[in-house]
Amino acid sequence: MRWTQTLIPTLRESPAEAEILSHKLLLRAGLIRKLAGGVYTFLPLGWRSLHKIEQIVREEMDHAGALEMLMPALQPKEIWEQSGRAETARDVLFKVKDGASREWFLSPTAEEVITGLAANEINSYRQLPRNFYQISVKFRDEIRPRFGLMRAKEFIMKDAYSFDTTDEGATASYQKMYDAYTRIFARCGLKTFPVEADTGVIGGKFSHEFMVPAETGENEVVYCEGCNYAANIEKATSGVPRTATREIGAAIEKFATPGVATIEALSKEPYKVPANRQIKTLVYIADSKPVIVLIRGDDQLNEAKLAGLLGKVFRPATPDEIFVAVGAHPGSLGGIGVTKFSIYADERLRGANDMTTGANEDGFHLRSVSIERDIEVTQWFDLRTVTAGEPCVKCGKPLKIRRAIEVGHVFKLGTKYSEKFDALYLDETGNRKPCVMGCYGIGVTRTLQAVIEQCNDKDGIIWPLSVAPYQVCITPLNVDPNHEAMKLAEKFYAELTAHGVDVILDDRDERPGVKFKDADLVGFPIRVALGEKSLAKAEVEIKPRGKALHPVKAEVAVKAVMKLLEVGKAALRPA
RNA sequence: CGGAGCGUAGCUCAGCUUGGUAGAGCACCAGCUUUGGGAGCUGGCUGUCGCAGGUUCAAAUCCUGUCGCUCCGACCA
Repeated sequence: MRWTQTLIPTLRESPAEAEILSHKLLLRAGLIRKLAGGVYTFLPLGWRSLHKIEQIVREEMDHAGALEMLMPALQPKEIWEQSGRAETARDVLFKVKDGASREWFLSPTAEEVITGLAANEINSYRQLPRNFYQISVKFRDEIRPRFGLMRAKEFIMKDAYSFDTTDEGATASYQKMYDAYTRIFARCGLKTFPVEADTGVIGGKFSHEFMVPAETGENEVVYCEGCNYAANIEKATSGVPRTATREIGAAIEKFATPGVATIEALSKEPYKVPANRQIKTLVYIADSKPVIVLIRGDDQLNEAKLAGLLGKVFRPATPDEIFVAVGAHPGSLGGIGVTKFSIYADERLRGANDMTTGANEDGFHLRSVSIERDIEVTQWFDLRTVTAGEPCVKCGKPLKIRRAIEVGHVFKLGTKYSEKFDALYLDETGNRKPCVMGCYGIGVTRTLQAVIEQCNDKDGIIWPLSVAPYQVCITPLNVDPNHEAMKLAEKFYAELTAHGVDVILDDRDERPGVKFKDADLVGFPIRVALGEKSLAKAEVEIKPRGKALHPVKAEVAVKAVMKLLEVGKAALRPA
């Protein structure tokens, strides 16, 4: 491609709409433009990189035995009602009406479509296992689109769905996808690491997210450097000890605490009750009923874990609702004497005694509380949020926490959807059984931005060879067709193109500084510069992006570039 | 949806407090000069000052409403 024949609208300054580096670079390098919040046009250069990522995904999915297909973006409301997700996914669904007032949803994923298809087309164990995938535009009515392609209303996702006869088969399918994902991200030049993920309301045992470490990521990941433990903070647990048991002493004692409404206030003079000797009492509304949640005073509730208990639809109770439920306002709440509502307590409180908690009477607390003696706990559960420095559950070393971008998620679904859609098969003995499913997603457009977030320097993007819009940029410093530099540039351009290299010829009549700055900004992996100075020595300059420039004799330049490409490709080959 | 901020040229922004015929730099077009890291000079093009209503002789500027964008929280590939 010739630079003057395409559209690469580079920007000298960052548009105000972009906050994080990768978003700025997407705009400055002329890869994308915004149409509306969370909705982007991919310009020729952005589209080329995106297409290369898609192709890597496609090759590895095919290699893993998955079957590419394409499902509709426009989906009838009824199938979402059948799965129950018309309600549970209500907030993210884009809804449209046709001329006959029939309601449709724009696909955010495709479990309903694929499971319905499997119900019709798969009848026998002989047809299993199968794994179907597509790479397509998805729609989610994100409450807050963010950071360019990171969280968009419209984005490209690869989604795959496996069908197996048995749980073991499903685990094997899951493992294949896990391995494929590892290869995909490695080939994209991305450093990712898998973490255990929250399975949420869907349930099931296995779920991993593939994370790209980045300060701008929206996820927090707990990890251990001593072993391989790594988990999303929504799921992570630690080996933190339970609350120390003390000598069982006095019976419960009520004492006045006028104006004290926080853990912190109670820990100070004149009460001096340490936070780890307090029981924090929270009230949520789930299914229109109050539920009480108890965690230790120095811990934070993890709402994702609570969702595993209460289902997806719950919210904190308002102060008025709390007063009606237990007879006190926040700050004086406790679980003692509560029998009408479920009480969920964090495991860390199990066996704790000599604790202090609210008296359910404004301005009063209770001390010498023994939780198992004095509170009717409905269920014990892991509800607290892990903090850095706690011992690893596996090896005991101190845990660390870092932020990360989620680019892929593999999920063992079980039979949730196959039962709802009657995706049944006949086994060898003639029995009808539900298929055991898995689902697997990769955010393709997000992956593109994650690569940029990870691969850049002060001058711009540093594309991994595999996903660069063009692998080589030829930069003649004089573009007069009769000038030696341009003649040689044309020759290299023709030869490299003939070798199957993606090459762009910067044939703009611009000053050298402009061309160099643009090539660095866009981030082509290899730049070949041809100017008077080096041509006088019959040399050209090869400069791998982000590395040192080295001159080579003009007659071996093409060979040298091909060698660099070989080495670069080998480095991206997965183990 | 709750909290915060911002909407003026393709991009970055000034002007608004104190109302009086819309500006700069970059980009773009023409010409001259220049030619190894975002050149210089001369001339030129570019705007419903987000939109609607109000106050006023007069509104980018003051008031009200509304829409959009960005950031923090809940959601997630």
